[in-house]
Amino acid sequence: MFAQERHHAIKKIVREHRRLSFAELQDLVEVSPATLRRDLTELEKSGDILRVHGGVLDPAYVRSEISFDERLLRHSSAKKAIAKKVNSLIPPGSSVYVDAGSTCLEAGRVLLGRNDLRLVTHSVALTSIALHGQAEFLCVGGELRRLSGALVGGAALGALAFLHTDFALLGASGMDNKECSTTEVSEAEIKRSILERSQRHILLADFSKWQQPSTVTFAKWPDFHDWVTDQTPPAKVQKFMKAQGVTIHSAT
Amino acid sequence: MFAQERHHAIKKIVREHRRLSFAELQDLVEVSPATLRRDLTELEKSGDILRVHGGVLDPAYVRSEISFDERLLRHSSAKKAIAKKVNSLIPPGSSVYVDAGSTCLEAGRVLLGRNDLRLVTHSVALTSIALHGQAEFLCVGGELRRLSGALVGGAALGALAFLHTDFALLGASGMDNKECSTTEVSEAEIKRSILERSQRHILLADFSKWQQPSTVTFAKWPDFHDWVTDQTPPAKVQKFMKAQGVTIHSAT
DNA sequence: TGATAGATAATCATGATCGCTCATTTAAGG
DNA sequence: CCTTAAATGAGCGATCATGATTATCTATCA
Repeated sequence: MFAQERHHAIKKIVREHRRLSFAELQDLVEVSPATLRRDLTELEKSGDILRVHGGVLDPAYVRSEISFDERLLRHSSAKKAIAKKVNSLIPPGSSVYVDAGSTCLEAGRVLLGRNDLRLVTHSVALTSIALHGQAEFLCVGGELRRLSGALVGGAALGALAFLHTDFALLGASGMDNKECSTTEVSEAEIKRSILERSQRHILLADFSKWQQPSTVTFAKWPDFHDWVTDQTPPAKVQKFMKAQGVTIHSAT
Repeated sequence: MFAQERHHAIKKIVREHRRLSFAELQDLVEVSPATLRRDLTELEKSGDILRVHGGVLDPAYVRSEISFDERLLRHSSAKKAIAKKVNSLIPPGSSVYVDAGSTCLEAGRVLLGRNDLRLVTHSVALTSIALHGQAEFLCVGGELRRLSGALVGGAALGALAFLHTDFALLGASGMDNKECSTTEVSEAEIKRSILERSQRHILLADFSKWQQPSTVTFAKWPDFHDWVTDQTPPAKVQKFMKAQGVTIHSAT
């Protein structure tokens, strides 16, 4: 049996069994443990299977079980730094739209502690946290998109049409030297609508997303006034942003 | 069972039970106490569960419910029974409006497990839980009222104006032989609007609220088609409800 | 406040699993 | 027939997961 055949066979077996111990898998694929391990590391790298200590899981199955990742509530240091920086950019008395997504959530968390702001969001996670915050708070309704924990769709867009804020804090799943992008059409629609209905547009994104464009474009660079990032970008990028009219704020 | 599977299972169990003693959890996850504790410390670190001396809590609940231990735990068995009864009244394919409040939250929690329903609410707590549910889900936006964890105000009423559901599940803080009442004007406005925009009106309230009228009236008895309660009311009350056209469903 | 039972954390031993390295086999091409 | 490169299998030390044991801590009640 050739390597490719084996890979195929393993994928199929894992899909069918949903979970197998290493020994079980070895019984089905007659090959030495060493080779099987090698195969598994490859298949894991390509995302076809999910390895755990002692066995293998079907990733599709695991994902369906955890629709929305509560790791969203985890705060990385980069996100915390960005959040702190953003906070210093928002003057008292402002109204601020906070996008869904983990980076914006962290920023929202900080802003919620102030009592001189008015926040608006369509993020379920932020609304949850807002119960214990100080700021005035408005949640835009919509259909629940479980994958991102956001309220989206026509209802959300309709509600946005009546709103207006001083600041918009937007996240992005990827950026390159052309534009900012996200994973989903409905998310992109909301982002565009937010941009239309706010004065100053601030992008919140750690630098690791640079040159990692995502599926759907929601804005060109000149659409933004500011970009808050975790680390200072290279001189080349800085120059580019200056030309586009974007002010860079590095959080470090 | 692999470690990750266990983590997964534990998360799910905690979400479903909201609170468990260590022993209860150990019965459900068959593993030595030492390993279970290790799992719990990990899950706590990632924010998936909340540990307390002697047991485990669902953090989503603690965050969302106001005065968690007091209100939620006191009548929890009554609320669970009511929720179960309500579930049996809702046929597949229905759209259901779920009011804010702890009794309705419990009912919403049960309904969320079904994949043949469309739910609508203005409750932050329910929306939070909905991230892990099955049903289609729409959240009505509005200003956050922290005391009750509800989204209220003009924005909410405006959004409601475009909606229509088959069922309305409403809670009440108090009832007497005249009417049903709640604590706050903005809540009452929403409730009235929900009544206008749904077909069949079901009141969810344990019997302890009988003869305990609250501040703001939001409905007279004939406005309701059904009343789901935890214990069978006295014959006198039953007769009264029959005269008003309200069907009583006792959960016991 | 202090005692006590139960709960928790820390430590250790054990067995299983993992990834690395190296020798061997296999296949392809000159 | 030989060379070379890729794939494979075996061995080995390192790592990880687990359960038992012990010590520490915490809530509760007197």
